[in-house]
Amino acid sequence: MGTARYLEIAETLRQAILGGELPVGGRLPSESALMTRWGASRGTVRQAVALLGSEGLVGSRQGARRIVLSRERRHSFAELNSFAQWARGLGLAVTGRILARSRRPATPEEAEGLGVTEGTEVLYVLRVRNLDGEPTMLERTAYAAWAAPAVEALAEDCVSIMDSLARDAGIVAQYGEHLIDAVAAGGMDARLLGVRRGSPLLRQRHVSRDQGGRAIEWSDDRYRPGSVTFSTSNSATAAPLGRRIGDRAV
Amino acid sequence: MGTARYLEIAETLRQAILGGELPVGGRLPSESALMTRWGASRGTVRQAVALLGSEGLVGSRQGARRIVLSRERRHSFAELNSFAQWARGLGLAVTGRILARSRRPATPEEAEGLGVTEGTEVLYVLRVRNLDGEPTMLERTAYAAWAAPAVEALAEDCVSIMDSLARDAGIVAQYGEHLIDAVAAGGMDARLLGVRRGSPLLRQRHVSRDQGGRAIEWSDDRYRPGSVTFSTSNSATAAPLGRRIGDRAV
DNA sequence: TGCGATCACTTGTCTGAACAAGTCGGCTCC
DNA sequence: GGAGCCGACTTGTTCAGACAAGTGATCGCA
Repeated sequence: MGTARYLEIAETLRQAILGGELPVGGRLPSESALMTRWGASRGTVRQAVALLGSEGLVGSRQGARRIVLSRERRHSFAELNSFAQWARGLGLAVTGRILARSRRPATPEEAEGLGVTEGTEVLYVLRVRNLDGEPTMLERTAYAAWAAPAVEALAEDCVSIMDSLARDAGIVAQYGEHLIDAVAAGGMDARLLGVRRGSPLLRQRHVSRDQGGRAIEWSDDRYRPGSVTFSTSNSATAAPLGRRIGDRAV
Repeated sequence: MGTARYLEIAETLRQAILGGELPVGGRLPSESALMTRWGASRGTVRQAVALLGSEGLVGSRQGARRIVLSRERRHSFAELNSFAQWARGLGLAVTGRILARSRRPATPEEAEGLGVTEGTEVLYVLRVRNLDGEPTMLERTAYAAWAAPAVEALAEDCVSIMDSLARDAGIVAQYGEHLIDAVAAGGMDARLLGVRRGSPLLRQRHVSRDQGGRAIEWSDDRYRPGSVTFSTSNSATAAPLGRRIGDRAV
């Protein structure tokens, strides 16, 4: 209906791959076969398979048929930026508890992430997130001043802040940048996540931006060891992930 | 030259963004402006800006001009799969030392990563990699049997195995899948990287595949804390990164 | 002055066509 | 039986045109 043609084609192929009808290592139907089957032009078909390529599901080389690379589910953007949406997509129960919520001046790191001058007032929120009842992630978020009132208006037991902001305040995250590394659990981390001090934690620092590119939030999320793994695929023409040295941008 | 038109256009725009001529938050030239300037059709121009979009440099919404999201360098595929190529691109000195190299049956994890049955013979290589002289990464790699002879033919002090394989044996990595998490340094990890036992290490497990989708190698790389950070960008239409729970595929 | 409607501009989607370049299987020839 | 060639098939790149849909600034009206 409202969905674009190429998205329909892509979704059908995606389901065929995920469902195993198109086995990993096997070949995708040729473009002309898909054109016939869908009554679409070649451009539209290519748009569909290009999407699957960017998701890491299929690969291609000139002259040879496309091959299925993986049947791993890649999550949508919203699910990467929102822990709750991701977990819900997997059928896991998410709960959370806000431990602190206050306005205070931005730390140097928060200021840099949000792109504001140091000391600008931000709304700081500290939350523990549970997966199926078990503490899994510790989230320290700084919301930009312009978004703060909308966040403060939300209920304390709000499961997904980003969800609620989109629904109630029309603040929609559209772009994100992420930094991933490992850190040792500090005293507070250890206590709140129920692990020993010094345990390795997977840390994801990220900034979310709205459609205009304005920073909404800067967040430092720490995952309990063994609980969550990040996954990605790449191909010679698409490298979604880079490395950094220390904290220097490269 | 030999390069495609849309790649030329994309490279010019990329340089303008990286060089700061197109500031972050600013607007990209419209498609019609680019068509005029390059004498190209709209399809070609759109192919160029779509590439920048997939790199996280620009974002777009229907009706409004594209905006510059970031001036961060994203590395090419080869640099993500090859530590040496990545470091060289940054002007860092890479050295390495092979600590062990032997044929032995695949462990269950290696077998799964390579897609072979457990116990199949693989070539196991343990290496320490130094960045500017400092031990930074510990690499445990299992090469598939069909690629093993080519690896064994390489010199012991070979800086980049993947580079040499491509040049000498025609084995070129084309696709990759990566899992990223945090682990505590074991006794061997600690000794070889010069950190305390239990220090948090950033772990990247990955499999590299050739153009036909055959697995070349399965590797478990561990980075010293504070040395390297992974970075990625996403937008509403492109999510290059997913999460996993534990080791279950989701 | 404030507010809504209009309109030019911009991006999203789709079509149909053409040529280039690479792959793969089958065929012939030795 | 094996090596090499060839041709059908497939993907990569580019072009020109069309309509839909959303944005943003201007203009006019109250």
